[in-house]
Amino acid sequence: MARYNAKESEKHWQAEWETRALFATPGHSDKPKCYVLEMFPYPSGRIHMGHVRNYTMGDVIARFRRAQGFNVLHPMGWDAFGLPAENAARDKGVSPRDWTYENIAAMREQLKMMGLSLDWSREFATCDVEYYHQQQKLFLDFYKAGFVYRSEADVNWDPVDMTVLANEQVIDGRGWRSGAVVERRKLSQWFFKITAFADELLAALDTLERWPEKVRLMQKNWIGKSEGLRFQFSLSNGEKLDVFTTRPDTLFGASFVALSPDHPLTQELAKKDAKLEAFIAECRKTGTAEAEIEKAEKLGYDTGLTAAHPFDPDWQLKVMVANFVLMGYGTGAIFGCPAHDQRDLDFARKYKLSVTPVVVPSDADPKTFDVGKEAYTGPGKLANSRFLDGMTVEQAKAEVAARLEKAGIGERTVNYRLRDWLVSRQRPWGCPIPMIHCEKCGVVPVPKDQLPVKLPEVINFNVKGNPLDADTAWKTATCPACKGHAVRDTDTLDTFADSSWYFTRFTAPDFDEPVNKAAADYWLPVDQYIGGIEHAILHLLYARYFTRGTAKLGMVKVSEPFAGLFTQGMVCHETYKDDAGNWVSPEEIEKRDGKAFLRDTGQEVTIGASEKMSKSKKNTIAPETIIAEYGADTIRWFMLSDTPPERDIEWTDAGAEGCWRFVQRVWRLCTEAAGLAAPGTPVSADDDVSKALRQATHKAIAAVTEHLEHLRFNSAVAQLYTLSNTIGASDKANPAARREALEALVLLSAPMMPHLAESCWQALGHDRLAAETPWPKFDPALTASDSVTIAIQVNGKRRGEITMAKNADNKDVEAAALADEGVKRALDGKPPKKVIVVPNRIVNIVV
RNA sequence: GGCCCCGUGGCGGAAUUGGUAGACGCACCGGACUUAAAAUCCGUUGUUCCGCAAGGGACGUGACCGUUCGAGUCGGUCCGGGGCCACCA
Repeated sequence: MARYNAKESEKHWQAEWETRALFATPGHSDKPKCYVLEMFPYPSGRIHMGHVRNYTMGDVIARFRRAQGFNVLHPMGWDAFGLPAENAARDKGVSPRDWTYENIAAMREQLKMMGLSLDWSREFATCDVEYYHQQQKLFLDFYKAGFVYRSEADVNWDPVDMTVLANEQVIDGRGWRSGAVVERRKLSQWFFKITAFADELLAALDTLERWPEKVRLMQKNWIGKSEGLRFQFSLSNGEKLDVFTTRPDTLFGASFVALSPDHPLTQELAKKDAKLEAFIAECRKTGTAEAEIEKAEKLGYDTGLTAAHPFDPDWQLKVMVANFVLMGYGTGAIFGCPAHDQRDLDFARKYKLSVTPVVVPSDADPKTFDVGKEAYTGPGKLANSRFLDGMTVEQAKAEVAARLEKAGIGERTVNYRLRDWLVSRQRPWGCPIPMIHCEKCGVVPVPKDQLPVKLPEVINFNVKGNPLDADTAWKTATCPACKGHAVRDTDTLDTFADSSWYFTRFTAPDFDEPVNKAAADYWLPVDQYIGGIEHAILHLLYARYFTRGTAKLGMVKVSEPFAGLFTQGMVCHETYKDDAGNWVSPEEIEKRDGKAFLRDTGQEVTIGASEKMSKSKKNTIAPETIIAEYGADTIRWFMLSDTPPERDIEWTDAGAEGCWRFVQRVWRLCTEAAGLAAPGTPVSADDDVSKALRQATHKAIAAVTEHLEHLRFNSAVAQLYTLSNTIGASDKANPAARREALEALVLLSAPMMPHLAESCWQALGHDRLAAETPWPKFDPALTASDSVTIAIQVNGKRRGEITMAKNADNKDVEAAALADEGVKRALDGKPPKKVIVVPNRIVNIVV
């Protein structure tokens, strides 16, 4: 029999599946539903190994569930708005639309070569007019419901490109494209009021049982709930000042009050105080980069004002402006308690402010306790605190809160680190925000019957700033309210908005409203979502928020979009560098004896660490090259083998060859097996070889099923290797047992190597496709053997083993154990003190 | 600085949840087939010691300590690697 021809076979079966529309999901079905989704790709133009890994895993689950009898939804689409298209447009003079759709066409072909069981009839791109049309409706619904608001905010402004930049696009304080120093600028921007859902989003994390603990924790930290007290100081100029603290118990340790440089009061004072204005400017120079903050010195400026201690009007605290107080958290003002906060301590030492410990550890003497250079943040008893003395931290917190609440100048509050989501982008390749600005009427939503607000056919990039803003014809609009002259909002929505509801849209992609409730309620939540850990916070949090928003509006039933989440690891490869220190790609090298040499010159190159595949390190492997060489099944099998799916996997040529060998091996087993029983022949096993083979078969079915249920692809793969080894060694088994084993091998590997499975299934004489064949069932009676091997330990060390009938009497087991030669030798005639028998497992003899 | 995760052969990694550590794959080595190679098949492979051999002993899951008849698994301390957040009051 000829070798397996992956190239021909794969093309053939892909066409066959398509002709039969096997993976188009019916709207209604009596079967239980299962929605399997992988994070949709950005259409960069070609798929990379990360996509291959991601979509292979999703496909295995989809095919596995389908075989198990689920009604499976497994769609694919394109996260198609965003900067790369604009950059390509600028650099190559093409339209971002053409560039994007050409990329989509190219990537669609590549994905199809992988043999994924996708329902392509539901495909859409977020840059499709129809998609962003629906998204604009959704935006207006959110606006109407009060989920969207417009506000002035500090943003990263690139003065050369004349645009706002995302935080990630600011590198060392400079715009990543222009290299210009980024300014902070106050601009009117649109926000989604995600903070209104902060508590829900936090609380519901506990219900997401099939999410990685790590992701839930990251979201929890990001939301950053802290409970504390907000209270008022009366200032010497007669004004009131709100501060937030999580440590009201340390109020008698206060030695100053500090304002953020951006605090309204600071701004007001600066108008009459040039030195303060200069100080504020100085503070702004410090970037937000981690390294800078690390080194940044605490800076302060004495405003000359004082604040009265809330429990003692005669106790006046200096009001300082301090660079370490952030306007974006709490109230932008704090009281400083140096003894119990490191930042306050650094500040107090520098400006010679008092340091009074008020919480003293239980093993220290309150009279002599000194914090030195490190603030004490641990537990203890209150001291130097008048009526709080002797209390625990918790008691004191409650007491202070109660007293200030009673006095009407304080209130227990909850503060979140989470900020509202700024969604305005001064970018032309995005979903236009459907709003109109009228001089008379202010901000007016575009009426729904005037939607969509379409992007212009031609976007001119030869302008400074946002091309939409420069496009007068596009920008000009009629005010829907007064019919007067008005202009459109020229900002587009953050592309994270596009990806925040696409999974809902997949449930009814052609519906003429954003959401078809019946379809959404049937399919949602997504049963298994798969993607990279890099989306642990942003995308997954936004999607959760959007779903809650749509649920509040009655558009969907569920409030959590993803019941199961899996975050897969990255794909890595060795790195190579030549003598000059330049990265060298794997294609340029040749390996001999564990060393690497340039293919052209024979010069040796240094082998570096295995790192995430990236263009910059030149350590990428193109999936299409591998598919062309070995076929899709081999690359799929590799992605699932050996390494657990959540960990980083290293691509190696040797590993790929190993996978290719296995493909051939399975093919050979199926095609070279002479004298198999006819399909459907009842299986019986009288001889030992056949019995053992049947047992191996049914054990494999049970194990592979179990492993796939839990996404342990690597363990499922190992089981299939074991089964194929057993089959290879069982040619003396009877024809029906061998058929049973081979059919199990084929069907169990079908989700992972679907094309090979079809070819083998056909070779085994079946007319129906493997993809249409139900998942094999195992007979529990056959997975168990009637005898067990029991290890014998003496004092915890293994000294022998015995084979016993299953569930043999403990006394018999003990007797057999004591009779074992190795055990006798180890006992050396000494009588056992105690014998522990764990049925069917182990015996431990203690002497 | 805070929070979290992970350390098992030459490598990727298994190990019913406290019960035979190293399944399975890669690599290596030996053998078969072949004129030869490729392909394929069979076998060996944690370290170390004793033995001509059959076989047997000791050590072994980052380190140390503890709990237990029994620890890769549970607890403590430390070492090493990684992640997320971070002047968040």
